[in-house]
Amino acid sequence: MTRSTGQKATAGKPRRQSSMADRVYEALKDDIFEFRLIPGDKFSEGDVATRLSASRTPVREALYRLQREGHMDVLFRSGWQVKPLDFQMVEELYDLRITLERAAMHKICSHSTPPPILRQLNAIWHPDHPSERAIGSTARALDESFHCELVAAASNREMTRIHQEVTDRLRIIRRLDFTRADRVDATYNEHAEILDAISNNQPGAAAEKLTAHIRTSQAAVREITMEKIREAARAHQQNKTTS
Amino acid sequence: MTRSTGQKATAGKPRRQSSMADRVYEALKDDIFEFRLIPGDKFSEGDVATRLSASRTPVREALYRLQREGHMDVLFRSGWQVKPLDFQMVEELYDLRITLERAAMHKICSHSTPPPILRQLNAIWHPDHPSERAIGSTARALDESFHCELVAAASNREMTRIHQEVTDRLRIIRRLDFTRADRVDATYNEHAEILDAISNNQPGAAAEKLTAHIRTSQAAVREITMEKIREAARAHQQNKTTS
DNA sequence: GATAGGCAGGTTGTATACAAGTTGACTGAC
DNA sequence: GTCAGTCAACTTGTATACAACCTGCCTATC
Repeated sequence: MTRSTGQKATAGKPRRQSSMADRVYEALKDDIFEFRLIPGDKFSEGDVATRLSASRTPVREALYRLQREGHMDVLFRSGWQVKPLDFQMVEELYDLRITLERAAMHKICSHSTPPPILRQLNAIWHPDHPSERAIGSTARALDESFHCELVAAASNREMTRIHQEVTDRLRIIRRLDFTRADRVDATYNEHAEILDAISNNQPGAAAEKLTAHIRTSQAAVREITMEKIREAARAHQQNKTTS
Repeated sequence: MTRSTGQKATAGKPRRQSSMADRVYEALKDDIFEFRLIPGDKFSEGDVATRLSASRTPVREALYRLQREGHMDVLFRSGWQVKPLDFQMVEELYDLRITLERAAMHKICSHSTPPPILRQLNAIWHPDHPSERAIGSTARALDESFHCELVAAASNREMTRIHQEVTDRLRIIRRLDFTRADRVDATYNEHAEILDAISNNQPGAAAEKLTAHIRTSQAAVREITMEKIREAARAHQQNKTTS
């Protein structure tokens, strides 16, 4: 049976073997998300190729992919640059995210049967005891998963894909939202309320609660970001002068 | 003055000179949109390179770009394939389009001052005499422009970009919507009503009219598509056997 | 001292060579 | 006639060489 090696890349790791281009892509994306490459940094394809022991071809492929996803800028014959943080763009991405997730609420409630994922989400965000609540990076991952799963439950793959893209681009910002305990608590309460509204088939209420939830998170993150960026830039600068 | 060669690519043609990769990209996209390459067609990078007198490198770049945009599939070490028309996907894209354009209606009406583009759109879709109405491919282009301009008027670049991407992917389908005069007439009336609702600051009404308008167009196109595809496949097959 | 011009180094864009893997047809045995 | 195995041609993935062009420094001139 000569079945193809499988297109789907959802669960497990069905990748035939991560190609060089994929590895470079993941490495650069990590560098950006972990602030090892900070917005505004410039480098050439050759630099990356040397650093990651690859040739320029897969590096170029990875960089163009990152460019399409909004993480990099290409300066014509003058190297590449990590896209400077554009706060206007972040606001717009949040708006887009709200639009998509609101639409998902209405779609979910318009289905005849509630999606099975609701049970799992309720188990996570309606814990029997507060002690079961997650914290730190786990909470962040769970939060991201909550919103993505909700959109996915609306059963529109294109909408899910775009929402995933927005999520990826906002991750670098949203990761700052779970550094304070009160924010984690608020997230649990708000997620629970949203799930309740869906269970009661109140798409309007769910959409409103969701919007307020995202706006709150957005505001909380907004103020932390600037400070973090300044801090990273400072450490980065110091690193440069000492090396 | 050593100013950079300019990043913005809005007006005129500021492109330094279309690169080979761009040329290949445009050529392939045209081939797909004009049904010279029909869904399901397979070919290799080398084929394209020879046909367009380029090397494989820019061809690969163009193909990966088309893949990312949903027009092509890459078969692992087995060539490339024009993405088969996925009707489920088309439905989902229409839903996504409606979601984005509805959100744009509300955003536009929430602005304190109406966007200037409204005057131009009114001039086009509220002609003083029916004789000023466009027909055929001009009507199609105007229709596409109408919807894109409305979304752009909401002043969210990310939303505009995604909507543009959806528009690009649906174009191959939507172009079939202006082959009948009654459809053109309906489009004029419906666009006019939508503009009226916006002018009267009734975002809800505008959104409802817009949704109905798109759904009508969607239904009209749906039935034509199948026949067109069959026809193209027939001509294509005949072409193959005679050559 | 300031400015214009040229030159060297570096960068991306493109072409081509090579490696690894898939496909499909052909051949042989049963 | 059918099926399994082998092999050759073809395909993508990667590395590298070359070309066109941009940038910034350095020099010479005013």
